[in-house]
Amino acid sequence: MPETARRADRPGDRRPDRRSGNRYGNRPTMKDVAARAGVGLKTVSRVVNGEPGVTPDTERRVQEAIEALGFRRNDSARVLRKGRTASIGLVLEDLADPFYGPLSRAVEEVARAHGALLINGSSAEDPDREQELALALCARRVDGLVIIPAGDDHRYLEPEIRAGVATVFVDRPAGRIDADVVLSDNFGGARDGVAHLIAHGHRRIGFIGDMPRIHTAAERLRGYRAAMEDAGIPVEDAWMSLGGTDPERVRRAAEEMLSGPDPVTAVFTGNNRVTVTVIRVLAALSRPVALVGFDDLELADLLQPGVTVVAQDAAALGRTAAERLFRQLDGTLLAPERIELPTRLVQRGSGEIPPSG
Amino acid sequence: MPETARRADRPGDRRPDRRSGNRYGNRPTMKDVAARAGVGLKTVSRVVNGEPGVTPDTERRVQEAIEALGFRRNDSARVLRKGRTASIGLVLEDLADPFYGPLSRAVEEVARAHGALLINGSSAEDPDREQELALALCARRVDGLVIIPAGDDHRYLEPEIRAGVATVFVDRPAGRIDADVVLSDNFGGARDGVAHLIAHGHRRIGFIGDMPRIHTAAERLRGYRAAMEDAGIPVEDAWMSLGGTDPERVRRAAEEMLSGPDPVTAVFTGNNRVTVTVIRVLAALSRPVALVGFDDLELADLLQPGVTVVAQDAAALGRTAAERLFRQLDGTLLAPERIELPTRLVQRGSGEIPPSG
DNA sequence: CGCGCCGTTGACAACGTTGTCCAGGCTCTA
DNA sequence: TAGAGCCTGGACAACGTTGTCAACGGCGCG
Repeated sequence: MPETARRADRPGDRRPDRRSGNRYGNRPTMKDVAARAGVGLKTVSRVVNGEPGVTPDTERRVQEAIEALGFRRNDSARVLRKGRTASIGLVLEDLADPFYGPLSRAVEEVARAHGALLINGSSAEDPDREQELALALCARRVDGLVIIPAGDDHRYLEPEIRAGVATVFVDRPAGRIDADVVLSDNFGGARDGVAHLIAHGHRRIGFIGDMPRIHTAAERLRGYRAAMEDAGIPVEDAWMSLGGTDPERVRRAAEEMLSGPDPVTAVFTGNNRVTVTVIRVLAALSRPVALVGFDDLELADLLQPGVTVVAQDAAALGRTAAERLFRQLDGTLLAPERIELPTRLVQRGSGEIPPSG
Repeated sequence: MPETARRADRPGDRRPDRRSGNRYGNRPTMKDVAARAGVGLKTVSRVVNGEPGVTPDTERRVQEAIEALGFRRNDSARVLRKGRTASIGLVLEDLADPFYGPLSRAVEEVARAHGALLINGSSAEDPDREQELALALCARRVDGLVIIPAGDDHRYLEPEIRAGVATVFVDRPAGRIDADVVLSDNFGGARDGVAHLIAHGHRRIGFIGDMPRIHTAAERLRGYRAAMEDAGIPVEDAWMSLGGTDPERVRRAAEEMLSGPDPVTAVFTGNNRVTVTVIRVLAALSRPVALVGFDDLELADLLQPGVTVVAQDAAALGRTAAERLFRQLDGTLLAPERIELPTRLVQRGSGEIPPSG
């Protein structure tokens, strides 16, 4: 009974819940490897971690035992002992949103360069779920958090940050705490986009965006207003829709501002989802209406006309945030900062259509 | 220097590796909470885990102490004790690929329903990196793995599977081990797509796909060949390009098969990235060429003409795989199985163009 | 030849939690 | 009022790893 004894000789272990589900009992541990190799526990640890001070011969014996048993170090125990987990958490709004794909990928890339794994979850734009997720990640003792916030009060993170969890907010600022933030220049981008329409002769310009409680949406609205004011154009309430991205809602809003006696001649859309819906509405229209959208779209250049957009660099947002996070962990970083990345106006046709009215 | 103090006030800090980075030494533990509340350690544990057998009064005292200290349970220790981590790993090819967004989202959704977190990483289509990632996840003792394989030999997972790590492969089958697999009907989908072109009168049909070492690519190629053979059309080598998704390469391939004395009159593209590039090539062409692509695209219906595609349901793939994984963990599941999900032909115009030659 | 040093190795405690088990005080019943 | 049983609470070991420290043997040097 060489290794079957391994489990049999445990004392009174009446209802071993933890064993159920594991067909072959538990995994081998360093102790098992040590026994098999005829060495001490610590020697196995040294071999596994590539620490110096082990004879080539001993090392070989240990390696063989590891191989034979299929041993794999238990990182949970390691973390418990060492304090660092070499993993970071990413809380975002929706993994399936094409805007967040490149962003998470960039975060992952940086994490990988620092030897860390990425744990992520979607908040679905729900503040409670954001908090639940962020705290669950803290309970796992991630070394740091990258958060695309859904809520606007992050005081719940204060104990965590004090305890040393590096924290960076992306895309939207933190609420009621002082923390690193990486943003796009939402205000400036929107202002430039709207100014572009004005420069092409438009005065009656609609704005369809997300709910202003979302920071990016509010900033873009502010940019719209600023551009209009700079041009001395009074904005009419009927030109603005701020009710979220639900396609049906957006469709109605667009149709309304495009009908009536005095329709808008151009539309500025506040994010990619709104843009997609509005493109559909405009495609069904007989007269040409100018369009500039915030966020780029994959096939925007192939549509007729191509869609002019204010593009933000999602990958750069993620990369910048993650790099900042690791600088916090290095101790290289001092005060929290707010970093704003520029946007880029990409002219493709739809934004250069003159007023038709 | 208000915030520089943030790091400065660390006490005698000789070489306590694990403490560095944490401003207040370590976090409070249950022991600290117990001391502050004037109760035993286990009582705190009971409160934290909502176990019965604690007086409301005691519970309140403990809760206050938890609040005051900002205590958060250390899940690493918990995992060490309990054996299950309530987290699953997802190894995919590229988080930024729009195909994998909905897939990971679906996996996450199912994980969440089972109270588990998702850890994920991209293999970048590199078998070594896939293995490295999968094993790192196993070292963290994830309860299960969902893998979109890059390599074709997964024997390295055998010890892990024996040790009880639930494993499901998605999108592509496992290599050299017997495991659960969830796939799209790549062969049938491609065959139907090509048959659709044939039904519209085409005989000279090009195929541009990814490298055949990738299972999905090989299957789609097989579908193309089958449809052609069913129709009694001999396939010419010049009609096929199997060299990967690099845009420049795809562009050249498309241009070649569309020029010459006997050009193809229709193209079947093997995945979304190829499709996008080919759309660009066709848009620059004067004569109409039919196109059917594998994988749907976000704005496919708005292009002129709309792009006919063989759509697969990425979310369903992810959901099915994750559900199967949790059934493995329940112990409900017995033998590994291969599940194939149907694809759907979406007619939008480009696939219904008749031959122009 | 003896001393000290170095390189190798292992024993042991600790990380923070949970499962087991027992103690003490209470209520309930005969 | 005594005994049985229940409820609450705490002491202790264990999970698998790593840091500390000490022991051991061999070697060089005085």
